[in-house]
Amino acid sequence: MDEMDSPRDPSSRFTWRDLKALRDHAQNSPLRVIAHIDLDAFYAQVEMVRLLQPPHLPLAVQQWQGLIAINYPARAYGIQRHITVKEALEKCPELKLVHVQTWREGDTEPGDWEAPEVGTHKVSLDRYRRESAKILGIFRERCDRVEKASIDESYLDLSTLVYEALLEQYPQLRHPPQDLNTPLPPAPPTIFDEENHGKIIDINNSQVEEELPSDWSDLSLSLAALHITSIRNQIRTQLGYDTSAGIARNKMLAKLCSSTYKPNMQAVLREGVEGSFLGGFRFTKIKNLGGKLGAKLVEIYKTEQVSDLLKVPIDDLRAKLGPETGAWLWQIIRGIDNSEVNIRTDTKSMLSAKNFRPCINTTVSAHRWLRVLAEDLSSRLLEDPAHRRPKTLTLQHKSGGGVSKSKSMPVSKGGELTGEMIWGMAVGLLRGVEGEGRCFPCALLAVGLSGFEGREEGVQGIAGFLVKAQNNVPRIQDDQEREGRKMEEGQVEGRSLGGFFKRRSTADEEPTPVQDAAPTTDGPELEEFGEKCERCGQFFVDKQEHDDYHFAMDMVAEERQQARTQHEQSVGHREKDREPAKKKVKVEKGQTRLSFFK
DNA sequence: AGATCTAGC
DNA sequence: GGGCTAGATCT
Repeated sequence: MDEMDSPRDPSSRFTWRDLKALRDHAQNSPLRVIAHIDLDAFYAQVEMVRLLQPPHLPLAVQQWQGLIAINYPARAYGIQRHITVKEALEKCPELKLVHVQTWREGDTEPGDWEAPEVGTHKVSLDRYRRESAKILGIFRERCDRVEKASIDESYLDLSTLVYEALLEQYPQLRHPPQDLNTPLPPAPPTIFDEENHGKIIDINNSQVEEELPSDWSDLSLSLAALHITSIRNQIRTQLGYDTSAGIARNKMLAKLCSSTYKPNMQAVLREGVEGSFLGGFRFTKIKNLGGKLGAKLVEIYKTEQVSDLLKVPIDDLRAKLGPETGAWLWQIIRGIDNSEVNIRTDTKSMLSAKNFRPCINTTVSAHRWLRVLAEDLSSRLLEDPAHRRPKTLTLQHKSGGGVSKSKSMPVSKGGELTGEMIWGMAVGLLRGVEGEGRCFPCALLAVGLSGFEGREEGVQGIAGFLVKAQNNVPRIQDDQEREGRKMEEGQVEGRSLGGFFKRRSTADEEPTPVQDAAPTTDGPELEEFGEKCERCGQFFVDKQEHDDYHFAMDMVAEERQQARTQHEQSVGHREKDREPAKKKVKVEKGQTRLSFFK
């Protein structure tokens, strides 16, 4: 067994406090349950369903002469991402090829052109965005904490749902003791079976179909797995799409799990085997380590294996990568990832882009293409379910030599943002580019809209803003990284980095800023007729609601303090920045929460 | 806030 | 590689 993984003591691993943390989907809850769901070869599946292609037939989605999605039957012929259409047909003559939709100048909607020309058409991914939105709709229906990670991937935080299911099935959990540090009662046995739960990743990565020495972590994972099975079945029957999913204690592990048994399968990572599971991976498979940061690590430590990095002391990592990145890495390779599921299913920006091969050379031609991009954006804007309006419009330009420039401007308030208006702004920004240097030959033009707000904005409210400080971790440091950041020296691992692997949380643990924000007066609990708050002396009935009240008050206080500091520093800062505090708190309070003590 | 960069699908 | 999306960082 890997040294990271400690044996279980089934009798007392989790406390009532851990159960409460589960209810609150607290980031450091040892029972937290996160799922990552991924659509298998998404674009290919969309075309298979649309064209009623039998699932066993090889199909690929084509964009110009390249392939952007290949279904699993086609992969069996050795067809991969990077190869050309010609090469693919050599490997599999019966391969069904579907070109993505394209726009032509003057079109009011993208069309299905079998052989569009790169010189006159522009790709449209609308069809996949629309299907993606339907899938997100189902996720939202079945879970209130969904993060859209990309067009074909989402994270679901199932913690609160699992908590509710646990209470439903095990009524003894409804009666917490005075002291929340008391261990939970022994957990009934969990039986995993592949049919209902998917593959179980256990010690040695073996699949288990027998009774396990189980505890509440198994039970919570098992309930989550059942729910994910059901959600995936709904996607299958209502929309026709296969998915893969991973269920684990955090986002990083869930994502690694979801890809281990693709396609059309889900995997559950049992608690306590994270170390041996992760040790077998190349760290370049871990999110944020697939790019330059990962390459830098390979260069420094001459290895790609997670298991090798586990031997490196934290101080060494921090010295070589910077204090924050080093500490983050130390945790992440040990399976510790407290990053939260950001509740977001709407996009925050949209971009319409066109690469020119060969380059375009005239202003007239650039203007005509900008018109196409503008119409694309305005039609996508119309489909926005919340009819949101962007704050900023950006023009991106790349010269034939490969030099990129971007210009942006605020979008004025008002009525509908038409294609013509977008076009007008883009043309104006292009003039700006022309003013600063030659703009032709031009290799790329793109128009982007960003700064969308509404719906989800504020649902997360203050909580999200608080979390930020501790979550922006990985970053590649420049050689000339300044000295000025010594504040966080020695601070990060000061609080228990090992908390995740502790068998239970202890009272003396330094709380993270997040937990800090929600005051937990865990004193004497319960009883039907209210009780006195130690903090303010008021009587309350609903403890959560009262906690929220304090939370809100604390936030307002903090907000005021911040505003004061800001005011001292810079003179002309806007008064209204303080205003949203109240609003956000209101929304936060308005969220439905299950009472723990009822 | 605008510009640029990193990372991912 | 092309067409995206999100987020961080520097100014």
